[in-house]
Amino acid sequence: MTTISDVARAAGVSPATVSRVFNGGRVTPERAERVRKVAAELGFAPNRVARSLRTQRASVIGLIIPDIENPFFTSLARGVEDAAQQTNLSVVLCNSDEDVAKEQRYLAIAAAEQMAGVIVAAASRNRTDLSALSGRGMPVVAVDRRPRGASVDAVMVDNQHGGEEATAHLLSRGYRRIACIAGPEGASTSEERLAGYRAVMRDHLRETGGKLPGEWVRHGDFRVEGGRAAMAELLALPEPPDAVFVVNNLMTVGALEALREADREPPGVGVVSFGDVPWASLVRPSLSTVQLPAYDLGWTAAGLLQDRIAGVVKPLQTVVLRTSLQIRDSTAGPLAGAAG
Amino acid sequence: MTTISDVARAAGVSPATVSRVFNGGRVTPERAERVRKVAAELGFAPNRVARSLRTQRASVIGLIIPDIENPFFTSLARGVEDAAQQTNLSVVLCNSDEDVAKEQRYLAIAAAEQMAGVIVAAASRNRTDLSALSGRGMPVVAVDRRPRGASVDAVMVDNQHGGEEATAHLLSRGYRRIACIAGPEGASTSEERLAGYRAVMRDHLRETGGKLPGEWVRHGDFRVEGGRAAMAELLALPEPPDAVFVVNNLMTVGALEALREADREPPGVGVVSFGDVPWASLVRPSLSTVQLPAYDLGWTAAGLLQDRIAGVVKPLQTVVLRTSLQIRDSTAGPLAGAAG
DNA sequence: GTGAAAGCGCTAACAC
DNA sequence: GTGTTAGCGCTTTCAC
Repeated sequence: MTTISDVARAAGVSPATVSRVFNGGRVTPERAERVRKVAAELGFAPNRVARSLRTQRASVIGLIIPDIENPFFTSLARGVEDAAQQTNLSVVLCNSDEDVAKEQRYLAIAAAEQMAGVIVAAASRNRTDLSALSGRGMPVVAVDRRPRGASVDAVMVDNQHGGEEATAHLLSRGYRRIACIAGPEGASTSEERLAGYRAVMRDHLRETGGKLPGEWVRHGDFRVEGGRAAMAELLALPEPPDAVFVVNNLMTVGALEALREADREPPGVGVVSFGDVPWASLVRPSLSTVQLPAYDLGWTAAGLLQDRIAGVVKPLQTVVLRTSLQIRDSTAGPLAGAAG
Repeated sequence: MTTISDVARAAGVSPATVSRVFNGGRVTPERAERVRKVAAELGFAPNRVARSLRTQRASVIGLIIPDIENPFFTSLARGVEDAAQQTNLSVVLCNSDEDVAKEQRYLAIAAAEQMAGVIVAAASRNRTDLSALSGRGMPVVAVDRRPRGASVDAVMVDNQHGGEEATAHLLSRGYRRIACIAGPEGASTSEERLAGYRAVMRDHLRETGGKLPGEWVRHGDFRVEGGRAAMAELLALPEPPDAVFVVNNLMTVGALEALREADREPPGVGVVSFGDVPWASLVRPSLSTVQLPAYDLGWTAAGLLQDRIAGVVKPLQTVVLRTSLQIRDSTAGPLAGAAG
């Protein structure tokens, strides 16, 4: 490995000068030129580890997401990456697997590696602990999910609004027995979406004098299997629902599979997914969804983080991005599809 | 930040002892205990940057993939991650975006960060240059795609075999005008799959005295759009094909969309995809695919890399994993689906 | 504008 | 077993 002093010796200057050449210090043009030439010949690349140790900061940011196989998070990751690229930060992607312990390990690594900052989509609203990082003064931005009580910047989506919109849409299309497949208890995104559903359903049921049956709300694990199981349970009820609002994309896939197996396909049973299913274009009937701005979420979070890294002083802020309802065939109405 | 000497002072021992406690050196149990207790109280975490600088090696491996939004690569990444976890290596995921320049930047970062090793699914067979890394003695494993001339370990799939199997299957089901949507020229995976297709088609056509028409082979960009465009071109031919073998999953999605738009759905036009489409279960008709062992590919590559990192001396090796043909409805035969 | 020198936090010889 | 010491490659005062 060629070091800075190898280059210095070969160019007949001091290490300090070489360092200045590579970091924008004042050096006479011809010397700078000579140094650059020699460095190129020797194949010199500054050792970032040494630099980080010396400067006490790195040019790497960590991105911790709960599920790398979920297209929502990969799209978010792209947003982060593209934004980071602009300021020559590189992104280290860590997959916490919805596991708080694993997440904690990655947070510890981020601290130990002296990363410039961290963007985290928390595995749990209650149990994710960001204090170790923010306590050390490391910039942290929460994205998609904000752990309770964490004093960090955040970029969120308007989950409750999305949940309300989805539910109201199902009602407007004539569905009445509308169930909800929610995520794990404690996941803030799921809770908020569920709250939106509950709010609209209660309003509706109050008018008709009814009450929201507890069994209409099921909790899954955000994965395909959880969605399938929840849907199967719903279909097994004495009076199964005629529509379902599923709070994430993967569980929607599972729910659709369960519906297909039971031969009760949309729009006979209405389905709205919170978050787009990948390659939704291939799904038949096409799926009504609450669109999430995944890429923008990542992009915005990275911007916020970069400001903090650059030392911009401003109060903690939470940016909320809007969802939008995409109406397709899976909510055409209870009578549009089925014979009965 | 608490350093090793802070802990040493507080525990009344030398920094070396603290280091030994955290790295498995010989220390009397009671002292070790005291050090650990003090360290916990002070919230001490060893600074990995300093350690890396000192030991000249990191506990981080780089994984460079061409498309983070492709489920094949995320699944591969999971394999790498799970394997790495076993030896306490953390994985840094970098997305080269099928862009050789971007990839080169990440390779440079891997070198500058002194990563323990790198696993790379190369963006290009010809232009990806691994010599900078392997030249510095950094362990490198190529996965899925091996750059020409690189002296590195590799884990590959038997692409040619898969291409042959897919094509032979289409023939056996009665399809005759079988086209192929290949990837970018220069992508080794695509070339090998295409070679498999060509070999089987030539054998078949020789028997019937025919020749493989050049326009039956189209090149796409491995993305959805490329697949759609290629399929549209094929359908516009005077005598369009009655089946198509698509060399990657995303282009298959595009091809299916084009077929649907033209109202010529499988199995009337037979479709085999190389690589599973995510949530294939939702696609109707269900899709025949050449199954890729994505996760195993990652897992195996990580194993190979760890051996090299650990300094195991052995000749360069290439591990080839087998594909398997999954027959579903999209290749039921030219007469099974359509009226004509 | 340039060089000498100190030191970031850690580990690995080496002496005891 | 334990402490002392040197130094990984770099940046950054501080003199000049």
